Amino acid sequence: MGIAERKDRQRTEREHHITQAARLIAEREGWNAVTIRRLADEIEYSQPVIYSHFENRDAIVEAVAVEGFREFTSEIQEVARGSADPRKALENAATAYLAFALGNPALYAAMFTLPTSLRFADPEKTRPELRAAFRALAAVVAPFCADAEIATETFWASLHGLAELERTGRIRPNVRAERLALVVHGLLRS
Amino acid sequence: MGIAERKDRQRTEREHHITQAARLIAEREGWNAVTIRRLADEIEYSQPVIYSHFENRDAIVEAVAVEGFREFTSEIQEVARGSADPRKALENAATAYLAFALGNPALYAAMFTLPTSLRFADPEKTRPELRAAFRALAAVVAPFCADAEIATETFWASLHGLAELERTGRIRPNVRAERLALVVHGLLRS
DNA sequence: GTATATAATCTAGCATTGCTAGTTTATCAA
DNA sequence: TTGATAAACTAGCAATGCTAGATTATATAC
Repeated sequence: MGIAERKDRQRTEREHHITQAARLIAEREGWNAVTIRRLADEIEYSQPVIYSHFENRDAIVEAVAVEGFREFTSEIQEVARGSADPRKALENAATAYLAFALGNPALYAAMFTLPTSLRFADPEKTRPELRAAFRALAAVVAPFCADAEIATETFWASLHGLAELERTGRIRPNVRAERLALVVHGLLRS
Repeated sequence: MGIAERKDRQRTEREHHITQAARLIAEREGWNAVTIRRLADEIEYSQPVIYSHFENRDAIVEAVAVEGFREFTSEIQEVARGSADPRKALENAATAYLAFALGNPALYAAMFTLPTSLRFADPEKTRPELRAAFRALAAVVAPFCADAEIATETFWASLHGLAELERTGRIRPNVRAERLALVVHGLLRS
């Protein structure tokens, strides 16, 4: 009897449906437009059904964020693999980071700026998707630095800052490449 | 007849009272606790009075942010003035930046992470307080770089990223100085 | 001093939000 | 077919940003 299995499958699909709707609406109209009522409408169920999948609204943002970390990781890995040498890998990863952040602003917001309970620093409680993302960045940074962890944290922070300040219109969009060059160059000499 | 002057003065005081209450509550309980009703209670007036001072809630956040930029500017200027040489000035400014951001998280959030209409990149519409803050940072960066504007944007972004990632528990707090050293060192060699 | 116009303020309420208690409907095993 | 369990829904609460309309205080004209 595959009844239980079918139910499980349908539940999983519905959960996916919720996060996809959330992500789509967020990317099109901003996270403020992602209300529980709106999501319920979208999946054609009543509001309490949403709460049978997620404890609260933040948990939905968090689910989208985790998906974002997965996609981010494979993009960085792919870019690194396709680069001729470690130096190019670092440059391309930096460029790809900004493209990812500014190309999927709502997804990136879920990952980094919206309040969630996602953490990195604690090795115990950090979700594997987040650790994998960190490792993907560390892989391109490591060849150039003695202490790869500190350098990766710094590299990540610089890219995050560039993405945030550019997204909010605080630095000029047309010299992005020059700023990236500065960050990459600075890291090379350490 | 100083009646109009007295009224003006009282209005200004009340406006200041509102922003101070907002800042205090935000710093103690987070920006979510800063509601219009709460502020009205605090200043002992009814809610619509708040709206006679600020168009909406965001405008209150913005007013706090502008105050933050003023304080930020003078802190950076002071640190720079008190440094023995340009190199030290750069290092101390970087350290002071993080201290400011993490020492006044709600203020910093108003300045950088909460949604406001404050912009930098547009030279026309940028408020003077924001330009002054940028200039204060540019002053410590300029001695080391050909293109000071790009270098300042990059420096600022790196510091902002470090502050944000540390604030949200995504990088380790106990190696802050090492990361700062990397950022400063990287900038020196450009 | 009193009446009147204006400015200042308040009361009351709307619409939207996240979330939930309590009820109804569908599903499955006996 | 029946009874128990699971699934879903209706309805509503409390909090929020914000505002229309009534009310009170204030200043000017007589």
